[in-house]
Amino acid sequence: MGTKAIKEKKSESIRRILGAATEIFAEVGFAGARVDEIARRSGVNKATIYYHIGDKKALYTRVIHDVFADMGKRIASNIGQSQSPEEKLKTYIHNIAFTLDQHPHIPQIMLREFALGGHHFPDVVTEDFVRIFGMLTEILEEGSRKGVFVDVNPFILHPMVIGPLIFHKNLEAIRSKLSQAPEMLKKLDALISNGVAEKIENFLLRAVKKQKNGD
Amino acid sequence: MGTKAIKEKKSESIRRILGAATEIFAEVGFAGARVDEIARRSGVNKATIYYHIGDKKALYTRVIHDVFADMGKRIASNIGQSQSPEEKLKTYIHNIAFTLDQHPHIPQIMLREFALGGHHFPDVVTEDFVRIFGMLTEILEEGSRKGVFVDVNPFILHPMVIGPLIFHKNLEAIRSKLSQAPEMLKKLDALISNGVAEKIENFLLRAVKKQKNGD
Amino acid sequence: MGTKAIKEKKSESIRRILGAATEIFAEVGFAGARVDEIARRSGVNKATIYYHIGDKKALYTRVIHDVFADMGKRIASNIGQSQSPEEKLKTYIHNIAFTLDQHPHIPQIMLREFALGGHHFPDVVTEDFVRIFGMLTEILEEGSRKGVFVDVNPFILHPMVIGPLIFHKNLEAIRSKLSQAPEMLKKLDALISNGVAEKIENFLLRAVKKQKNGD
Amino acid sequence: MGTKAIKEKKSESIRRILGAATEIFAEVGFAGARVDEIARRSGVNKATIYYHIGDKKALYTRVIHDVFADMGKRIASNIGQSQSPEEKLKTYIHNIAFTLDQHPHIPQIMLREFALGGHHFPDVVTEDFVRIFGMLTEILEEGSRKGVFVDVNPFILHPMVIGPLIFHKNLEAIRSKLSQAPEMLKKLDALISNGVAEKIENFLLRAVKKQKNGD
DNA sequence: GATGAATGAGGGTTCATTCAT
DNA sequence: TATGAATGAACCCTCATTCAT
Repeated sequence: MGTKAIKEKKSESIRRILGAATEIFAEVGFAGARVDEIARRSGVNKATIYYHIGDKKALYTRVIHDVFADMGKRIASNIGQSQSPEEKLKTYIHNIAFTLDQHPHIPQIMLREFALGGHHFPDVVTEDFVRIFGMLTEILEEGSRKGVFVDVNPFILHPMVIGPLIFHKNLEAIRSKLSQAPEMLKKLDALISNGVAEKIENFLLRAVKKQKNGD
Repeated sequence: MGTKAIKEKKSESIRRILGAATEIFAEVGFAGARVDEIARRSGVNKATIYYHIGDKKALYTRVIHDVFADMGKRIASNIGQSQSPEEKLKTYIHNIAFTLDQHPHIPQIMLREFALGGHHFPDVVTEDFVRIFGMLTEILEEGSRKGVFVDVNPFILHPMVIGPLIFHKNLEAIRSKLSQAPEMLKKLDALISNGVAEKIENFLLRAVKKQKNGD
Repeated sequence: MGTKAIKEKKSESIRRILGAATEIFAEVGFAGARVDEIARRSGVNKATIYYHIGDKKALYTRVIHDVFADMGKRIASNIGQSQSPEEKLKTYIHNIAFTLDQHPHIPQIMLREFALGGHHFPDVVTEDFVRIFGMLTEILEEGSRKGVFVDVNPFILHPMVIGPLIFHKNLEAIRSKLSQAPEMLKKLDALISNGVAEKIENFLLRAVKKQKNGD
Repeated sequence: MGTKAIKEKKSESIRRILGAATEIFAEVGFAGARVDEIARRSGVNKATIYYHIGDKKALYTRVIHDVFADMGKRIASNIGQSQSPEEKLKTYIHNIAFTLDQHPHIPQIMLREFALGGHHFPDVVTEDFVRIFGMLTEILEEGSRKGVFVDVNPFILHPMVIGPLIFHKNLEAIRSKLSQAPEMLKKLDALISNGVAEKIENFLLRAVKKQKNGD
């Protein structure tokens, strides 16, 4: 029991470290993040981070992998329950949207990582990414084979899914700079209030689905 | 003419500084960039950067604003020569693609900036952005009014334009990590070789255009 | 005791930093002081200074306040044991002389601070100064009330106390430049060998004390 | 004529440089002064300072020597017109007070130089100082020989003259920090409004003059 | 498991000075 | 006479990391 209590306590530290790290990496990126600040916001001593997790790079890996691995598993399991390619594509988009919603700081990290061309990405995270991305590839191929989708390159479609999702997460920050453009503000607010995922789904399916009259 | 030669020579340093800075900010981001490295790659003394331009932040602003202002002007002028909303949307996409092509390091910087929610963005750059974005908004509204476009929120469409463009620019870096997924490599290479802009245009127009039978 | 030993050891670094800093600020002033040099002379790493104390300004404040606060307390306590205003004035002068003697680098710092009009002086040090100065004011007023002192403005008397004390501390440096003036050298050496504090006391008391025949 | 005009113009630059330099050295000392700032306040290009005067050290020397040489000449000439030692001492004090009044930034520079033990003092300025100081020495000796002064060491008396004068010049800066000590403020203002030089003279003469009844 | 102290290696910025014009 | 441009050398400060306890 004593052991358990200690373990609980340990996990508590780790949880707090990871929480603070996720926030900060999202806010300022890997290079901009300060281990001191992560320690401060965690409420733990800086050395404790090194004790439990390792150096800054390891901490970063841990933060991202935790989310990506989870997202990959969820998509895989949910897609299995869908039937048509159309359903599966919707599931794909929905699950990514859901994960980004659950982990509100991850979109920024992902975005930044793409911007860096995977500089900091450790192999384990690249594997996560390839796994997820591979599922989209399969969905599109199946749709194409079955004659319900036009041919679409997944490297074009994927950023069209995550682009608006991530963009949407960052709109709040941009909003404050739009005061002189009320017309745009209105559109922005219309988007924020309603579900973005559905909008993206509908929009992309219009482009992906083969239209009746040949096309 | 002598005066002009002098002037040219005078701004040579500035040009080299901005060139090196653009590259490096793209490669490693604002926080990751080292002023020392920018000086080294410019071939000028570090203090010369401060003499001509100012501190790191000012240098960053300058680099981005130079490109954005140019992109904004080009789009505005070219759109004026287009007739139908459909043409205008194509022009919009094409001009962004062209600018990103001319300044191969900017996509990463833009991407990162969205990731930061405009943290480093000075007002002058936000204004550039709002101007460009405003043009898309008008195109979509005009198309909607004329009954040729379905209603689309520009905050969804815009990232669908730049997302794949930027993603595409960064694929080279990801490519090296895809050795275990030959299927995906093939798709990727298919995309790299052909024009992406056209693919994006065609794809998005399928979704935007009102289909004959009502829709 | 173990704890105490640890504590002692802990503050060893701080003590060395403050010692070196006091010396160097005295030698070359705030602007002339180099944090690197303070670290070198302390035998600690430069970063240790920032860890324990803070930036250069904070270090300066700490150095001065430590001495001034101590001087203020000593004067207050010793004056309490004196009876006549004359005794108290002597005590005042003596205690300042003693403190400057104990902290041989402070006179220069004080002098420089007056020269800067308190530019670098943080409020906490100004308060120390006002406290000390206030004691002189009271002494003079009491003497005046009791009819043993003529009216003297403390803002004139105070610099007459510290002026020669500080000047005296700096004579060593001037000495080397007086080789062409042997007459002056003799006077100077006469002063250095004997107690200055007494000389100042006697001299100033001659001026302050009311002379028998009215005056 | 052309030459003259040019010369006038040159002198103008030099005058402005020296003026700005004097102010700035007084405000922040030698180490704290910035050549850039001196150029800015002079309204001349930085390189012009080097062209006309030389490096920072030379500029400092020039600023101080200009004043000290002048002060030395004035005292020497005026003392020659005084008769008694008492008169001469008054003249000495008055002339120093006058010079400090004419050059309101010099007191701070002098003060700082004493604090540095003459670190930056070039020989030419030390000679100025020795000359001035020598005159005081002679006055005191003459007074002693003639039986009108008690024996006083000039190294004690001199700082008692300049101490209050310089202190007085800096009171304005201290004043703002005395708001909680109204009693002291009153004394301070009493001093500022009236002539300090006379107060110092009267006070010091009380101490220096031999009193009738032996003493 | 946890931490206060310490530090080597830079990081951004400033500054006195020089030089071509 | 005057100056814009350029720079080497520091300078203050920060940061990721380690270690004794």
